[in-house]
Amino acid sequence: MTWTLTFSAPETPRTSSDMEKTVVVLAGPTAVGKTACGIELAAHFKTEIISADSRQIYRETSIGTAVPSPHELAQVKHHFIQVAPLTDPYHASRYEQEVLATLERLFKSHDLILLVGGSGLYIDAVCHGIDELPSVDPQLRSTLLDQFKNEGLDPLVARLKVLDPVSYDRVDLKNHMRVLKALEVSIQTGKPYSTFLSSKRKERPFRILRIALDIEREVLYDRINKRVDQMMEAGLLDEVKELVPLRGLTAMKTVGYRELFRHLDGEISLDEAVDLIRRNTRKFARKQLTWFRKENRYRWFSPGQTGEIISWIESHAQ
RNA sequence: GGUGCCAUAGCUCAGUUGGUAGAGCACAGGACUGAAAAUCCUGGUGUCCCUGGUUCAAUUCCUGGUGGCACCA
Repeated sequence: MTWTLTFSAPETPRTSSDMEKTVVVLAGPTAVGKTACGIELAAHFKTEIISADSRQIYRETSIGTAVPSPHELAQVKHHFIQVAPLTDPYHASRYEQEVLATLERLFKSHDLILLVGGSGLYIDAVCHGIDELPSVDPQLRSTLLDQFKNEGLDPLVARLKVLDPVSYDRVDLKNHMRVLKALEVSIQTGKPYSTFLSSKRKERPFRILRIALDIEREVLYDRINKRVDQMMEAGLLDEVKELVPLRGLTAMKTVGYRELFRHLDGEISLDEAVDLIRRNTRKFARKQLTWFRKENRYRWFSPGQTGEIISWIESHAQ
């Protein structure tokens, strides 16, 4: 135990600022139990939690995004929960910058901070950065989007080949979002999109420990199904009704909202919508697991292993 | 009870002029640089209901069952 060292050497007190700072990432698929585990860890390490969830960050949604309960939020200080309005869309780069600023502030009083959530891209943006890109005129994007809808992807791909041959070779040309992104930046700036990308990972002034939670698939799906039922009982349909005026926003493509919008349109029954929410949540969980499995960067635990997780953190964060 | 139709993947169904089969969804895996709970790619997982018959060969044709649906009594 290294903790005793700190206390047994009073003549050379180590202040917080001497210690190496550590960010402990706690990731995992939706409904696996990250929130509860994170709170236990935060209580043990007497620290705070930065949420790494691209949807809990929005203010107007709570039931469908499964934000921590008021009781949970009262136990441990959480950051980046319900801080931005839906009309002010968030993105990974902004998240990176704001979290880094928050970390700098929190490290003045803590040696270890928890980053808890399931948004892989947001986590990686904090851990090794995401390139800064020039902002694009929304008008340009919608023009390109219209062209995509009317003429398909081929003309856009052809244009990309001319404007940015490097991206043409690298980008997934079947994925319209990737093509549109590369194209809109290239058009907007007059410089190829690829010139804005560096493949370098940014160095961070803190240590990063990555932990991911997983459980048996069947158990996970069971938890997902039950949570969807709980959301419906908690009034998800009413929450969605309130958000109808904002349904065009990207953030409203979230699982749980888009299915209920379809139901409100009369397109599908409520039962069908709820069934679709369960199915799409399962799919989402699988996709998250794919992200976290990548490159073996995570140390995996099951959500009940709090004691083992604490020991592992202590032995690696010294 | 009679007549007709149906029975193929976990589900809904297509198909095989007789040579053991394929779509969507589900499920599984992967990608991911300012929409990331988004978007995109890959993979069929099977006593073709059972039993006899015809045939070199039957999931396919025929007989008889069983189950379901519809109509008539």
